[in-house]
Amino acid sequence: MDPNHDQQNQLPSNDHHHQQETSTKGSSGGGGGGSGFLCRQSSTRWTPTSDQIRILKELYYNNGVRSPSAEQIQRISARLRQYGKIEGKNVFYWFQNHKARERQKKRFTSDNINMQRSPAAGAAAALIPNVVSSGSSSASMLGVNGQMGHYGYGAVTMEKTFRDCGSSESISHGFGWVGVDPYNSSPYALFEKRSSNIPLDPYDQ
Amino acid sequence: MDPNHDQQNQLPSNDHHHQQETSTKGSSGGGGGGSGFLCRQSSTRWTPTSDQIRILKELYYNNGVRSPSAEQIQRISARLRQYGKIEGKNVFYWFQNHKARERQKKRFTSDNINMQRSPAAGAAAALIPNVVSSGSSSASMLGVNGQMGHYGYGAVTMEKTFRDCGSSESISHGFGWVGVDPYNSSPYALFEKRSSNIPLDPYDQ
DNA sequence: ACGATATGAATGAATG
DNA sequence: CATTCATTCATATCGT
Repeated sequence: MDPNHDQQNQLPSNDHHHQQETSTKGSSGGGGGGSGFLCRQSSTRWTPTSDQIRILKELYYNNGVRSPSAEQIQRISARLRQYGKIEGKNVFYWFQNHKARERQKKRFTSDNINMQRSPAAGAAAALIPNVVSSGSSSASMLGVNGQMGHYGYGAVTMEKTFRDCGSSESISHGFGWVGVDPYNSSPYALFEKRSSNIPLDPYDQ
Repeated sequence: MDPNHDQQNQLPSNDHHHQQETSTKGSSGGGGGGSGFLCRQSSTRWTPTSDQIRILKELYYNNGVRSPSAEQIQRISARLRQYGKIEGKNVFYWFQNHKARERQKKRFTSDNINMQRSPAAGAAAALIPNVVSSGSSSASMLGVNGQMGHYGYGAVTMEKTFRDCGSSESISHGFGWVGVDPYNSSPYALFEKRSSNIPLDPYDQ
């Protein structure tokens, strides 16, 4: 029967996914200490709960969030943490994957014809000019907002090696970087810090 | 032989991932005159026909196609459609799986120190990189595609998953085996705690 | 009818 | 952002 052993904390619901993690190390990823036993099979892989997925999709489709910024990722993960263990990178990857797969599926399904502005996503694709003020995000963008869809290729896509910069520059809003890319504000910067408790988005379904 | 009756019918391919649950096997929909028990597995899961499989393997082994690009997938699926219902994703998954399983199988077949082919492996798949340099079809990929000996695994030989049981931060991957690029740009790693001047708030979980 | 195996599908994680 | 790898689930198929 339903070997449903979710360590997260959410009812089984109709989740038809694989949720396993017998880990006894429930202590939140700490992993490190805790049990002195063999630490094998910790599932390593984040297994989103139904609620988490639901919210993520909410954000994706209803709010048009596709590539959340570091700050957004933090907030999102913080909020999702209510429903189970989750880290910032999980949120990051989730959006990346979701977007990529959606695109990809479309790609080898009906690519030929040039795609117009066909949302096809089946949801609202709000394209709001976005408020750049990331610092004082506050309650500006809530509601719908989202990352504007900058579809249209042509993106420079350069980012590659820049690891050994060493020039500790404020990641905060490194807009003054080089000026090459507008929205290249650190693709994946530090979304694992989770410093202060930023007021989560008010909207709560 | 060929237990294939005549599947591949054009049923409302309500593919849509996810399955299980209220199996749609109900068939009906004209299943053959009503009472017929003949309800075909009209649903979930594409069941390739012999011809389709043959061609796929052809491409795989003879042409060295392992990870067809979107365009190739389209062409392939279009070609295979002659032999039965098929969608782009089916082709995509087929190659993904085939490659993955072959590698997986290979990992166990020749792991250890024994480098010799053991026929006893059972269903060991042929691993002969026969490069036929298909000269057919325009295509642009042929020619190259060789298997290029990238078989360098095995060495480590982990029995199952030896995921590190350390903290889920930092390291992460970084296997010690040589060969790969010394530099790796992990999305979060490195950045994760890039405490340049930020408050730095290490692991909390 | 099961149990085992083969394989399609899905997705988290990672790399380039 | 595109591609790829690894894992895991679900189911089809076959064997006993």
